[in-house]
Amino acid sequence: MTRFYDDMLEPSGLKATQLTMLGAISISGPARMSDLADMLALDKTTLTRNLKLMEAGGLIAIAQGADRRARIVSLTQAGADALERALPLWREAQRRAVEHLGEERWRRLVAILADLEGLVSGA
Amino acid sequence: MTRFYDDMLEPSGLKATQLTMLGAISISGPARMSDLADMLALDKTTLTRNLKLMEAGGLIAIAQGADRRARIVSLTQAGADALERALPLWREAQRRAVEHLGEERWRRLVAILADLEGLVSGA
DNA sequence: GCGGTTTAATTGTATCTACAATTAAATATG
DNA sequence: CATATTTAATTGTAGATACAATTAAACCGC
Repeated sequence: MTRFYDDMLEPSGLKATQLTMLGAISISGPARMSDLADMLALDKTTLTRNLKLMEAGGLIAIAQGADRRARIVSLTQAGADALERALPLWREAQRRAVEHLGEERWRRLVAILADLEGLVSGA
Repeated sequence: MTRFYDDMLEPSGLKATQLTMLGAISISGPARMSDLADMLALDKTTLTRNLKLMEAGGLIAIAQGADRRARIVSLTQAGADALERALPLWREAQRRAVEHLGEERWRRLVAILADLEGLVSGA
């Protein structure tokens, strides 16, 4: 799936992971790293590395919070622009994936995957 | 899912990826790298790296084929033993996952994921 | 308000993954 | 047969992922 989405997103210059992160930040607004990690179900160390790359690429800005341990991640203009450019490509990928599986099975897949998130923590 | 399976397999010393590869080799018998790559739907360069680690760990042996470009991968005794030890753990993980989702949804998931393999190549 | 504990993030280390380019061997073509 | 092409695997490079250990800051109990 990731390979497929990466291929489809290629013209935008974004990877699937990056789109996911930009999308999460866009939805939540400026957010602490740990909150993003929770939101995305990723280890916080993963976030540290990935966001560092995206910061280097100018897509996001990382600032100190009032709590000086925390880092507040926000979209840059370039990040917001990249997201805008990538979204139609993402929607097209989505459309093809749904088309491939059929609406019903797609909805089932999404539901099942969401359910599986409870497996590791709830074990 | 991988995290869950890794956790469950931990007592065996195998990672989910390694179990998958040992399993594939066990089923196919000694096989060329490219054939394993096809079987597992992994890039051949991924195989090269992973199998090198497993060779270092003594789980598999890599020999020259009659075609001297090819490498023939086979289980060592240690690899076969590790597989035997890990299989019950894998089955228990499987059991819990199926239990978590319910038989019906599990079967649907497997079918859908298999179907998705056609997405990237068939795009 | 000091000292222990918890919390937020980073660093060290390691595995998994794959694309592009390369090497080496086999095969096809003239 | 000699060269060109194709095929099998490896190497260079790079992203994504996470566990264990660390650092730094905040909080809490007395």
